[in-house]
Amino acid sequence: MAQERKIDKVILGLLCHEDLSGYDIKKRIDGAVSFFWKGSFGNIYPALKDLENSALITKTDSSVGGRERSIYHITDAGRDALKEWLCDKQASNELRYETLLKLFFSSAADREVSLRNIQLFEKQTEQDLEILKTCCRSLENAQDNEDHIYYYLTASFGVETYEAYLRWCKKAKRMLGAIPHNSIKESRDL
Amino acid sequence: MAQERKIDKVILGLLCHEDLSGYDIKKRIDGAVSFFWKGSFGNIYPALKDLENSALITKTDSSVGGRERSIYHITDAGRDALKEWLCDKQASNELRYETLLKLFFSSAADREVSLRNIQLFEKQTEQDLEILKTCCRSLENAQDNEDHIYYYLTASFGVETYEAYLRWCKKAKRMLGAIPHNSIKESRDL
DNA sequence: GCTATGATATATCAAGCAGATATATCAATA
DNA sequence: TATTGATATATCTGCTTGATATATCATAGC
Repeated sequence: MAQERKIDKVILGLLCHEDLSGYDIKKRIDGAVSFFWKGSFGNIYPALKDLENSALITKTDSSVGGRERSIYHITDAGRDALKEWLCDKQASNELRYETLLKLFFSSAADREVSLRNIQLFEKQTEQDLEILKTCCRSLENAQDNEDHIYYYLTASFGVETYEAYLRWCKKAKRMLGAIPHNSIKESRDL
Repeated sequence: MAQERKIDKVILGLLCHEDLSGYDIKKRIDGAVSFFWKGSFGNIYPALKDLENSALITKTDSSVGGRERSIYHITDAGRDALKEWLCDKQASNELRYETLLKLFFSSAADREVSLRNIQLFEKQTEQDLEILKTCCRSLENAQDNEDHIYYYLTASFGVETYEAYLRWCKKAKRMLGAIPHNSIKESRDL
């Protein structure tokens, strides 16, 4: 069956506020929503074509000189489709955490390997958390705007979970480091 | 380029402990690791063929009567491949949260819709958390086993993050419910 | 004994998606 | 002038999901 392409919704959601080109859309996705959703040219451009054919968006040529450029605009039908999706109770939430996958199977390697993997994850999380916190702070002061409340809550979700990741990292390092074990090697190639 | 199929690692990791059929592997994935990784027959069976061709696993026919059944067994080369992956510093961690996507674009609908979506997410999270907590408790008492430490830490990651989700849900409900707004409708069809 | 249901088991297909790559324009900078 | 990097669209490969198809077998109810 029609597998409900999610990128359609992302595009409609973004176009709801401003007209954008495919390239702009990619930039927006890489920015604001990248920590919980990804997008690629490989699905954005085909989706734009389909959405135009379905009359959920319209295309305007905005080429300058030899530089091609198409700007897309959402239609009333597009807004309706977005709203319908928002009201649909179904929502698929998926984690794909290779760090956890590795940890789960870590008995096949040395404990130092697991510790190093957790430390790498911790470091990355710390960096991402800083970005999200900055994002949150700048949105806290502008909550009279209806949109900003939702942006703030989204970023706040990230902060809350990333802080939980860091708490877990500490606990995991303590457990793997403290408990006596015989599988450890004298490797110094960390 | 060869896009490093992750299902290969899941299969090798599972076969590291016991010989399994493709169907068994699906069951294991649906169980222990389902909260952070998915698997489907559509990629398990092709992966088993490829892994066998690469001599990372071997196949043994275990059919009973007319019922086909192939049991797979990991080879030394397979264990090496698993270990190599564990030692590889790269790890891609991805969230795909439709709940957050909807929230981000929620200004296109009524505030009651957002509140209901958060409540649905909260309910689902509460259920999943209970399962993970049970899982954690049963692993806490068996940490002399090297494997169990990793299983415990994995489940513990889930508990820590799901609890963070619930904290966020409360905060989000408070913000969306408390702040005065004019877009609310008198709809009673919740 | 017969039938329906559900678990076991393997396999295939369509569609969604990520990541890489290709091509071309243009602005800034060295 | 040449190079780099941003803008812009498009395509391709391969991984992944979800659905579907087919068949066997065990169990439970009638």
